[in-house]
Amino acid sequence: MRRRSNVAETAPDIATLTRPGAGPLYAQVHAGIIQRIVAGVWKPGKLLPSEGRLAEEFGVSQGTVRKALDALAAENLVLRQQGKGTFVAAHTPERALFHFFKIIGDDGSHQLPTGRILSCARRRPSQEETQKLALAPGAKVIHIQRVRDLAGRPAIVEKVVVPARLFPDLGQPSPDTLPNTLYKLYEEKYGVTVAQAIERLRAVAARKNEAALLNVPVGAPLLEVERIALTLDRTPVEWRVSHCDTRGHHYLATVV
Amino acid sequence: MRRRSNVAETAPDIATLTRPGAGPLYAQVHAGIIQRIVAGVWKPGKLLPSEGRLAEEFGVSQGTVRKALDALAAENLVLRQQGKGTFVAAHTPERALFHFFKIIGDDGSHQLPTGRILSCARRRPSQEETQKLALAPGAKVIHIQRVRDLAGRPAIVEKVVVPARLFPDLGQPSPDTLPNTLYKLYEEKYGVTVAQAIERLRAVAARKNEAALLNVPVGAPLLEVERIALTLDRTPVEWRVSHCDTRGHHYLATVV
DNA sequence: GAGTGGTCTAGACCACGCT
DNA sequence: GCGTGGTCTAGACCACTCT
Repeated sequence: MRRRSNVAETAPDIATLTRPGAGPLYAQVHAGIIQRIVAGVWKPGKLLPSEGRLAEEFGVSQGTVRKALDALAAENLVLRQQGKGTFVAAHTPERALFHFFKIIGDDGSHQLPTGRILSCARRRPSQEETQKLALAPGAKVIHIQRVRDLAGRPAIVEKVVVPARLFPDLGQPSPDTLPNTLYKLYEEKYGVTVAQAIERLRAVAARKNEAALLNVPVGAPLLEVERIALTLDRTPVEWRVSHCDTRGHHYLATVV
Repeated sequence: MRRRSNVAETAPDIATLTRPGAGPLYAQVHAGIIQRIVAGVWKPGKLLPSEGRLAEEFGVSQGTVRKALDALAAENLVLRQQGKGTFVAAHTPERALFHFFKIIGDDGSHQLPTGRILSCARRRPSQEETQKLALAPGAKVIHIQRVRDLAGRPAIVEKVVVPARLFPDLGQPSPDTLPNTLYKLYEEKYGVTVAQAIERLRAVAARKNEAALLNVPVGAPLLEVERIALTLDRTPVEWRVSHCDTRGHHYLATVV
């Protein structure tokens, strides 16, 4: 991986999962670490090799590894702890609450909603689902519907669609076995890590079934949150559309 | 600012706007640069001294200055350009469009809305305004109402409230002189730089005046975006509540 | 005390923008 | 050709965690 004449030639390249010559070394190390996580070499929650060992593996200096790890930490893909080491980020309930669930109480309180599954079925995707999830022709999807409570009241109606190929027996034997935080399940049972999501927000009028489930009048304003969840390598793995009753709650975003 | 025995003692501390001993050196340099921007030593759009000169000024190594500047660049407070230098971030139309305006067309198109001022008045703040803007007792505010068009159609009704102290003659002599991008005006005319904003989103029903202005029925769902804009030193300087017709548009957020 | 990440320095060379 | 930021290295010491 060495290119510059900056340094005496010592060890040959060992770690060649990454294509050499593709941009700065730290970027190659960054990509290489992600590749190894994707490949399952290092699993969520587990300790990475130390900076020094990674530097040896990649054939770069410790400072270059540090720059790559700092970037990964800024993206919430690894967690660095002085004195302990660097861990691959895992989907804990805390992460679900503070990173992936942006609806909080008007008093600022965070709370993870409890959930009730309405249905869970395997079926053919609609055209829209095929496009949103970049599905291959003939691929099937699993479709989950649930209602989630906030402050003890039904507040969110949610539709979750995932490719059946990645989650073969999701919701089996019974939909009631589905946990509240799906991403932890995706990660632990199916080895699929959700690393990022894109959300599109709109205000819509409650339709009949949403109104009934949320106990609001038909036509009441609901916050629609459409989310596409992406893996470490940016593959879409979940399409989720939530309709939220925002009386007493709101979606919090920060702009810089 | 030197503390470690790591290096030979050379120059005494010159730059003492920052309190010494407050955390890592790079954090002190980071804070020191922000302080100088706030103080008007370096103005938006202007070139900062080079890394080497800053290192001399602060009495640290170039690497430490680099770490501070990289952090500032990540926060969009400075702009780094290889071969040219480091510039203080300024509110260009592009920044307004891509950083501070998160509503885009359903086809992904960005466009800055045009605006029409409905009213601009100086008055006493409500209790809510006093709290949101952290106003001193007796302070006055300036209140602006406007309608903004997207795709040639009125789509956003907006209320903007700012402390009158900071913007003494805002909207004078005529409200029609107010530009479309207020933050550029705040920055250039009043020396107030908006660096960050916190937005809270809800779905609400259109009230009579909003419905009339947006040409929708009373009760139609609107996306309410409540924003508090903060300066470089985190002082709230603007409270803005927008009501958006999200047919054809949506609010885009990224979750990591 | 050993091992880890966190901070800081010093110096090299590269890539870019300008004149 | 010069000055700028961008990359990379090497090595020092500090702070923290665990045994």
